[in-house]
Amino acid sequence: MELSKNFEPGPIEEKWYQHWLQKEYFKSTPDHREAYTIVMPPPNVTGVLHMGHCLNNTIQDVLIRNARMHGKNACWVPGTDHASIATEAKVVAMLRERGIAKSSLSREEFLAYAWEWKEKYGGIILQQLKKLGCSLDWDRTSFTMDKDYYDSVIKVFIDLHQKGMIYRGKRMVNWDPVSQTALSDEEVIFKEVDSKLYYVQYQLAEDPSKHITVATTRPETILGDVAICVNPADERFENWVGKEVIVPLINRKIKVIADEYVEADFGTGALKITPAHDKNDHLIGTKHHLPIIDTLDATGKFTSVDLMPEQPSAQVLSYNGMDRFALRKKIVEDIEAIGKLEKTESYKGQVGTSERTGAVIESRLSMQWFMNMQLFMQKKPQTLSSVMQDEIQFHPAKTKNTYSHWMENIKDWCISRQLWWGQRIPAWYDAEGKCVVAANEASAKEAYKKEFGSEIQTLRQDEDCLDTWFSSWLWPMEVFKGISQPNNAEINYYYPTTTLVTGQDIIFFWVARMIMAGYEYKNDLPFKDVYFTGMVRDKQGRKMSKQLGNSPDLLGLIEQYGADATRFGIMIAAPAGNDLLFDESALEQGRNFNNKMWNALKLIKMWEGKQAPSSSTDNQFALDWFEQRLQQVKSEVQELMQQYRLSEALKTIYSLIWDDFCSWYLEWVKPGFEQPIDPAVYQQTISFYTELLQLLHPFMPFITEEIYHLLDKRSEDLCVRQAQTAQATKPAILEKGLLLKNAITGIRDVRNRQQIKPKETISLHIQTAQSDLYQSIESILGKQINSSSIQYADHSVANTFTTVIGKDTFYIESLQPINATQQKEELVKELNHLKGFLQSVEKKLSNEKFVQNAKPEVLALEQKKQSDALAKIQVIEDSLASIG
RNA sequence: GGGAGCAUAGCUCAGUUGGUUUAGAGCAUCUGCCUUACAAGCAGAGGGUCCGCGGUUCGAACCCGUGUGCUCCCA
Repeated sequence: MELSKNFEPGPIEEKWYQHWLQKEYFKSTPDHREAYTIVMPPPNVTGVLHMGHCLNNTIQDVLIRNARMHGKNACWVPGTDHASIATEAKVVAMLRERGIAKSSLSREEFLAYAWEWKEKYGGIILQQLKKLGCSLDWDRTSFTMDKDYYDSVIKVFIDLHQKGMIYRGKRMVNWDPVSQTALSDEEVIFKEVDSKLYYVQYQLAEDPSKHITVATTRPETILGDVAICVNPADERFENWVGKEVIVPLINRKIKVIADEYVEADFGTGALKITPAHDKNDHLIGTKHHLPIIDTLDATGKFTSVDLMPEQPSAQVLSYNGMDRFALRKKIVEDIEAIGKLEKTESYKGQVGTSERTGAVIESRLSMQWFMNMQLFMQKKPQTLSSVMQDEIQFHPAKTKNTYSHWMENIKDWCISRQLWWGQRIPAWYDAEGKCVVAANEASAKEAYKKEFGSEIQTLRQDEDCLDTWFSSWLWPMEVFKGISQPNNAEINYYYPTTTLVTGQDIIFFWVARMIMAGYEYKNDLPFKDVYFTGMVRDKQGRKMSKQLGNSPDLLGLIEQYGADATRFGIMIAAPAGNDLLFDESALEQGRNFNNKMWNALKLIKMWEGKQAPSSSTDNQFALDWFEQRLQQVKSEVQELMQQYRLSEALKTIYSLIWDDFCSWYLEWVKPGFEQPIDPAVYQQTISFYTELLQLLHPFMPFITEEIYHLLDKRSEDLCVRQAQTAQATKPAILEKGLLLKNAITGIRDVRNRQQIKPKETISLHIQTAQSDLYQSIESILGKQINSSSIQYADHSVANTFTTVIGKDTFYIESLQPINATQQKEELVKELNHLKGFLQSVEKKLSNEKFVQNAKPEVLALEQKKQSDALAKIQVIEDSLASIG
């Protein structure tokens, strides 16, 4: 069989993925084994794969494949999220392009378009995950708007409403005037913007010659002013509190009030209070029983509806329908025209924007549905305590702080959204606005009768739908039908799931709420471990974004480097919870690693037809040593996997394959040119390589499966091959391996420094007290340093290069002329280093307090350091003396 | 304004309750090699005031305080 020069990933990936699917390796059904369950954080149904998904899903696949190879019943559930805001925004944009306005459509018509869109683009992302090699149980693919899922969300809403944890109320919400919906605090992004601070004068009602100046960034809300507030301790305004001032343009008389909320240092120390348009103003307004005057409509345009009782002037009425930003300009002009604008300053302020539409958020009073979080937390304190007491383990642990801080300051969750794409709120109203909550119209009518005592003919259902997170918080349960069919066999087997892998940015949106739902509906935690990934950033540490164009095309990368190399590149640089700085050179490293393994395969295949038994035991040490290294690394890797230190586990395997296996082991057992290999060594090498492939498989599934099958005839696939537990190691062999490596490296260093040509052989003389140790590794040593002979000496050898390794001295005989001065310099340098080291050790040992206080093993170690250093100094001094 | 986190080689990061040879790895760099598996490679090397200052301790990259810089979350 002819193997290509380099590894070619493309066709192999397709071949193996289809094979695994056909063998149903990814399929899971409950059985006697322990379940290892991961539910995939469902991506937006119309989303495309980006670097964040790549990181996230590669990690999950590594965990799932590792579990599958360790006797677990591995179940990884795929799915998508209907993502109400994002998807509806996309559909609205699509319709707009076709010249259709959402407002011209009925709810049913709009939803028909939305489903059409979902069928067309939904699930592309799941297909892309196959390219990455993700071993998902595709038969379990779920969608948060599947029939059962939808009904479960409604069921939960009704249930929580009955339990008194969901209520309806007028609240200050973050209003997005573009998508005309309320947003949760978490969906609002604060941005620093350059704005202006306008200094506006309010005349004193009783004496128009006096005025108070207010600094505001939002003059367009001035017509909604109901008070001026100052700090009670502010002496400047002592005489003003309780008096009336006049709001410019509208000439409304309002009171000056005092509240500690106002900071005397900011602006002029006087704050205008507009309860309809600012959260804090609303708080103060409520506290001081002030009226609320709303001057902006749902689209952010001026409306005089609330002003009508005051009979506004023609000027004020002319503002009607003006957009908030145009209005700001106009009002500033008009205030200036009446001489009430004192000055304007530029100001850097924070402004909230919508995560989805980018629009500047308005604080707005509106009727919304809320979940009472304080009440919930009183009922299910486990939501917090399970995390703090590590029943649910967060990785990295520092994320616990973030979690507890949020949970302890939890605010009510606004769960209604002014959207159509999503679960429609099961609330029904009569003409007067009286409300009942029920699953459908018929039961709503029944409920109405029960509650209000009269029959009703027509009820109108709430137009709004539920926050997306109000459906995804049920994800770990409802993918197993845990809500729609409680206590079915699957939910009881797979739940609690084992591990959740997700981004830190949705710890509150999603992780916290799944924990809540878990305790409420299953009385159990939803997962045992949470692995938080960081954000994927570019090389310069910038967030990846469409605007910056720094987000690489993932499928292009897979095409270019292969899925395995892509997985390698992202995993090698991804410590838990830290941001990942994506650098394409890591993928190159992954591709090079593929080639390295491919070439190791080629070497071993060359031996296939060239074998002859040998009586020589020259290779015995290489076999013994690599066996030990393998066992050692195997247990290290399992340890690291258990601690979720995946990138370190990969690094460890990488170095075992590249350095220990390829650079040391294969070179040690490689026969000379045209020489046959011993069949036992050949077989052992295949067995070693097989184990290495098995270790690496979770990280790089395609190439490992391919090489595994090329290496030998196999009756099973690597994908489901069960791992053997690591055996205890023999330290003596590992130590001897270290000695051998050090000797080889040390002598090669001398060859390099002395410019001894690679092809030129040398003669080696070893002066050592442990010559029997060297004899068993002599043939490997000789081969690796290209020596023609190795002898043992009990004294220095003239006309040689001298180097000291460990406690042994090596004399290297070659054709190169000897430079005694240079040799001396090098030895002296080494000697000085050792003497410095010895000094620091002796300083410790001569310290009485150290000797008294240090643990015995620490003391013994220091004493060993001392004697070792002394012995080595002696050896170097002898060598120096012999050079003369 | 409130809270959290981070700072170790040119870059990305390890460093497990303070003691493991006067700090480790990968990448990058430099030197020498087209050695019959691999130049996408091999062999070897150099490179650090562990952010500054102060403290605790026999002993600090690690603990405490403080300053500086960066990041994130919440107002």
